[in-house]
Amino acid sequence: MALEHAILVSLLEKPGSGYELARRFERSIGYFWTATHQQIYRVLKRMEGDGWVTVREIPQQGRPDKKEYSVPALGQAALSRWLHEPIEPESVRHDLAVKIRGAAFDDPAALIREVERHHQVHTDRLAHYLVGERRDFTGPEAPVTPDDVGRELQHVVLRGGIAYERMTLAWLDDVLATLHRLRAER
Amino acid sequence: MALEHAILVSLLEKPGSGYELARRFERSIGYFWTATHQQIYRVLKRMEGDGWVTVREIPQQGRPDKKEYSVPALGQAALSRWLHEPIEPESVRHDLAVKIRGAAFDDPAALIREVERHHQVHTDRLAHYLVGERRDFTGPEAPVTPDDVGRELQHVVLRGGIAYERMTLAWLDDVLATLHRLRAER
DNA sequence: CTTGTCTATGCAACAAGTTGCATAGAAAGA
DNA sequence: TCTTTCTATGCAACTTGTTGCATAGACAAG
Repeated sequence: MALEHAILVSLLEKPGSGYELARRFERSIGYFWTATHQQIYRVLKRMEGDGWVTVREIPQQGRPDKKEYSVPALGQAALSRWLHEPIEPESVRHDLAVKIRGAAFDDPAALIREVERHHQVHTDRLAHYLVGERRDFTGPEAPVTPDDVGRELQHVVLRGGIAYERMTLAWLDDVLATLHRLRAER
Repeated sequence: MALEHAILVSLLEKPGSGYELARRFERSIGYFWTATHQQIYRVLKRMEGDGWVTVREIPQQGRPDKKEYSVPALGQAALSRWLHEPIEPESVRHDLAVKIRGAAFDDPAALIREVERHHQVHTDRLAHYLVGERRDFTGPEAPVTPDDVGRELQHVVLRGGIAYERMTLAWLDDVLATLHRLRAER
C-alpha cells in the first residue's frame, strides 16, 4: 500500500492531525492520491502501532482535542525503503474512456453534456493549480538549501498536474468535436 | 463498480471468454481499465446471475472448453443506464508523484534511475499505441455506418492514450532535468 | 430557535481488488 | 526429456477502499 507512504510524506512536510490530513488529501496531495478520512484514521492507527508515526494530544478549547501526528526516525526509514523500491507505472481507471467506447452501442450525442461537465471540472482544477503555482512558486530563486529541494520537487509535481489538466482539456475538446461530427453525419 | 460496464463494452465489441477478456484487459482496454483474470471470472459469474451476459459453452479439442459470453438486451440496457448516469471525474493514484515529493527527505538523485525506467515504459506504450493507430485507423474515411461510429469512438479514446503518453514523457523529462539540476547544485 | 456547517474522531458492514494456489492437456524450446 | 509457456477456469484468504452512521460542541444563517 502506498497510502501509508503518502501520509508519511505529508506529515514530513508538515505534522498534523488525521482531520488535517484528510483535508490535505482533498487538496494538494489529493490531486495525485485520494483517501477518505475513515481510511486515513484507520491507517494512522496501524502506523502508530508500527512506530511509523508518533502522536501528541493537543487539548483545544471549544472543539474536540486533536492528535497531532509526526514522523520519527523509524517512519522516515520506512519511507526511505519504499523510495528505493521500484514501483509499477500507474494503472489507470478512466471511466470516461469506457463510456465513450460504450456510447457506440447507445446514443453518442447523449454523452456531450457529460463530457462538457468533465471539461468544466478540469478547467477549474487547472485554474486552481495555476493560482497555487503563482502563489507558491514565483519570485526570485533563492540559493539551494534543503528546504528549496523540497520546494523544487513540489513544483515539478505541480507542473505535472498542470500538464495533465492541459492535456486532458485538449483531449476533451477532441472528444467533443468527434461527438458533434458524428451527430452531424448521422 | 465500473468493471462490469467495461466488460459489457468489451463483449459488445466482440463476444469472448473470460480468458480472452483477461487478455484484452492487458492490451487495449487495459490501458484505461485494469483487471485480473480472477476478478473478471468472479464478476462474469455475477453478471450471468443478473442476466447481463449469456454463456455458450464451446467444446474444444486439445484444450479446455471455453465459455463464450455475449450481451443480451438486458445487459445492453444496463450499460445504457450507466451511460446516462453522471460519473465523477477520475481520481488519480500516482505513486511516482508521491515518491518525488518524498525524495526531499531522502536522496533525490537516487530517484533518477526509477524515473528513467518509467520513461522507458511510457516510451514503449506510446510506440505500441502508434503502431495500433497506424494499423487500425489509417486509410480513406469510409461513409458513416454504425460500425464507423464505433471505430471513430475507439480512435478518439486511442488518441487520448497517445496524448497521455506524450504528456507523461514530457513531464518525466522535466522531472529528470530537475533531479539533475538539484544534484549539480548540491 | 432551529437548521446547517465546521472541527474532530471513530466503528461496523460491505464492496472491490490482490495474491497465492490448483488443475490440466498441448505445444514449443532447451 | 524436462521445463516452460499457453490456453482455460476457478477457490480461498487477505488487503484495500467505500458507505453509512454516531458523537459533540461551536458558530453562523435563516
